[in-house]
Amino acid sequence: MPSVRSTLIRFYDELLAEFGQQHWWPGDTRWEIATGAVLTQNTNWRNVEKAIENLKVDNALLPQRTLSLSVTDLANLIQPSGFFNVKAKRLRNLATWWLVNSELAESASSPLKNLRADLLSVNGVGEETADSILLYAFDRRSFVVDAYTRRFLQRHGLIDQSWTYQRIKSLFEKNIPDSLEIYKEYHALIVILGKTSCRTKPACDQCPLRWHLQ
DNA sequence: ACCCAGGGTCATA
DNA sequence: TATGACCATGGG
Repeated sequence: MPSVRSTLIRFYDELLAEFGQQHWWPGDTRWEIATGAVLTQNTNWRNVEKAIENLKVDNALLPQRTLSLSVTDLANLIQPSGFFNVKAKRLRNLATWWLVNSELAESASSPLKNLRADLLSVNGVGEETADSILLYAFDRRSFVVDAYTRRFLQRHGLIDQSWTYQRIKSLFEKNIPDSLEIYKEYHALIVILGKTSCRTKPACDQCPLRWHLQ
């Protein structure tokens, strides 16, 4: 029986061969990436793109501007992303954190553990959002676990529903190479796989990694 | 008409 | 700790 480690690495290789490099996260600045991480909470990325475009057109894609806008104005701009009232507040909270902590977060000497705990203290930033920001905005090796990741591992019998976020995160971090590139690509590839509809319906035996099988 | 999407918080038991 | 309600849009 192959080890979990070799299995996770094989999955990575197969995903990469199937979909190619994703070069995540889409976004030109750290703040744009962080904003996207909040806006995409339980939301289709297409809707997030519309909201981000609105922010860009209004020159509002900056933490300072996020704070200078009223919550209702901000909510109007991000309206297409859904949950706009709560997300407007969450973006404010994150922007407040950002102005104080983002420089520290950029410096490689600040401990990841502290940074993560710090981000998690922001209301509206949960584990996945925090890890997405750490990994893709600040280039920290903090593996991101999302609903697709759970489904993926469950479908291959590596975990069950009882596994916590932290446990799944650790499973990856203990078993894949200590490579920022691989952390970024692995999560991106899992999401792309999750979003990919089956090309071979209804037969479905050509699915990448048997994703769409039962 | 229904279901889901790159979650998170809060109230309740 | 564990469930459930709630947040809300747009595409399938």
